Amino acid sequence: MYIEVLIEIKNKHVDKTFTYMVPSNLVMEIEIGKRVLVPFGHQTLEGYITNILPSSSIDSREILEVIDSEPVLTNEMLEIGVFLKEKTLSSLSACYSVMLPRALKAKKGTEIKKKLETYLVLMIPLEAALKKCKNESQRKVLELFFNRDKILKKEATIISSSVKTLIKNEILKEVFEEAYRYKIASHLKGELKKLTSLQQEAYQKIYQGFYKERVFLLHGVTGSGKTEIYFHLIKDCLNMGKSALVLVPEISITSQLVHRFSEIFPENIAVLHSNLSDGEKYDEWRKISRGEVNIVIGARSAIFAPLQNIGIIIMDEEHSDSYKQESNPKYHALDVAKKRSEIHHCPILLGSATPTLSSMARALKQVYTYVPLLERANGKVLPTCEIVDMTEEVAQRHPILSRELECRIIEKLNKKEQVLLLLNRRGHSTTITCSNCGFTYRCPHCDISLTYHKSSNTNRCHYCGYTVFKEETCPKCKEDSLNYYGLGTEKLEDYLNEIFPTAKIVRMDRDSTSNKGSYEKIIQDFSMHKYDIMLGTQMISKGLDFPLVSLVGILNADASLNIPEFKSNEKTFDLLCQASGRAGRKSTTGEVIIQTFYPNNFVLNCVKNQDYFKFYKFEMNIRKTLKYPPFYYLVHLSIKSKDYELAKMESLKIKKYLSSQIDSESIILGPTTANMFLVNKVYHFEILIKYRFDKKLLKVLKELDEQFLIYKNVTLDIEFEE
DNA sequence: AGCACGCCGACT
DNA sequence: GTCGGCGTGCTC
Repeated sequence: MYIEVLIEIKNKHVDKTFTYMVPSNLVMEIEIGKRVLVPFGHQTLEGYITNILPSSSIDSREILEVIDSEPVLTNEMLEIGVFLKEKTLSSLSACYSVMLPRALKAKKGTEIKKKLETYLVLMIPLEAALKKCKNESQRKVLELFFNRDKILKKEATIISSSVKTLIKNEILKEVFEEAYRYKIASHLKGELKKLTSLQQEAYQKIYQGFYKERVFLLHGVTGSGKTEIYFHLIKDCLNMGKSALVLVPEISITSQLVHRFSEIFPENIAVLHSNLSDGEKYDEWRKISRGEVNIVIGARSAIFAPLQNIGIIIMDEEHSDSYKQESNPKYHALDVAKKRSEIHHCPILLGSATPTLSSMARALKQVYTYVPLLERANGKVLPTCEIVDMTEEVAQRHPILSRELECRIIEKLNKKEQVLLLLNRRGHSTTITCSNCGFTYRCPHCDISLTYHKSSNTNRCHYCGYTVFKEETCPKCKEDSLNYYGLGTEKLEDYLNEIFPTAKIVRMDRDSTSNKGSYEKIIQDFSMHKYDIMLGTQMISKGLDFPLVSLVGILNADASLNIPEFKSNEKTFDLLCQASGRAGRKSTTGEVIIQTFYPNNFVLNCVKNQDYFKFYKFEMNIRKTLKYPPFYYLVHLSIKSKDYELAKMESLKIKKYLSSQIDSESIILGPTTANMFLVNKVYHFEILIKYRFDKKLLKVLKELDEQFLIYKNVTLDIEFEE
């Protein structure tokens, strides 16, 4: 017997199967999707069995070992792997690798094992055992067995010497069973709430789509109770004997949502997200794989959960960019969801308050089914929103907090309510310049100026992490005239402490949450009102539910508008709407204040009026004129090299080649220097292709990709966007 | 990915 | 003369 094996090396050079011979003693264990240990060149490596062959003409070596007792890749996953490879142009082995928990990947040093729990069981009937034992503490151990046939050994540790004797006398014996590490902390029991009539209507619409491969777009404003609808649909799924796959953005999955799910569906849930340890993830994965749970809730990669018989796939906060993986394979969870929905004949439910333009366009074209839910469930009105012109404020010497925002904060503090302040920039000062000689601190590896971080007293590069200690004098002219301009979260924190000395203030950004668990701690402390004001980067804008927050301030709304990217308007609209949604979740009416230097900006005014469709129409017009998605598909080619000239030359060559090969209707832009032109001493060039229908394109890109495997000093990265 | 093979420069 | 730099190529 021969098998084809895909070696677990993510490099594209080895992205093909190799044929091995199976020694007769291992033949019985062979199954497609299991991992095997094979000799490969001078090393021993792991690989996946992808095919079984009765004979082979290739001179092959023997496999050494079959690793798994059950396949780790189901037929469905094998199929999805091939699909992903085509879709993302990455290696097949990288595609399979992204689907499995780390514990199942080739071990480097630390092996992640299954946890075993030790139980004690009786070897003779309980009555007989009690008769045999006169010793008081031994009897105590035996009494633990009333109404139970096994107990955890841990339970009997206080009397461990007696346990030892009982084992020695062959009355008890130890058995080892696999245990799962992760436990959801909540013990509360929750009930399904009755749906409001509006929710009921939305629910009915989606309910009718069961068993169909249909995509539903649930457009629900913040506080409209999308989650309740999810619960009801999941319940239906379970009643039909099917399972449900729920995806949420990485950030919102922590505690709050998981608890709500576990209250309603105890026992049935597996959770997959980055806060779990590798061991815990492995355990959750095994629960799913064995069919012990029928609800999976997790972040992006949970879309690969080996769940059987899926009845619905839900993607909450559909617009979130955390559904796109930034490293290879650069997949979008929605693409995988669509593939799985085809396989399982089940619907996909996309939920969002601010759907992506692509999704909304599809919904309006009836490619998706549009399900509106545009009122808040508790009858609460949406927060009021005000735009403040900062030009005026700067003139009045209020460059950080406008007078308006400052007044409102004081007002809320007096009323013992909470305030959220959004500032999308880490650090203390964003530019450090010498007023004597004009020197500016820049990163020696990247094309960017350094940001001053007061807490560590360093100047840091936000691209590559380059760090130097702060200097007192200018390194160029040695004068003591360094000035620190620009506003970051650290400086804002200092400023707030200064003007609101009695308020308790907490900062949340990547720097203040780098320790494990610190993010959760800040959230928890804030929701227990241990702080009055929370300030932070976009981290604080997503999915959090703080009943006491009645004011949200957005300090530099312009920053995200000015990012040179075609999605900057859409991203700004999302960010600001999400942030606004944090205001007035419960009892009080929420207020939002947006500070900007462009008070007439169209996007900001759409946010102010909470008018999604006005924004949608406006932005769709721009996209149409400028030929961007959803009217055109995009391909980004990025050409990177440490050698500037080489990167430039190759970029030009690629452009020439593309122009000659692909459809003349498609548009090729560039090569230009990329947004982040120089990162870590590597130069980046970019070519952008806009296309609608291009039969030749994929083939041409594949060829290019293969050609660039040979090059050593230049790399080509291809990324699709729609 | 790793590891050998192979072809050039700086040494005991 | 040899040691070792890492560019190139192969692994069923």
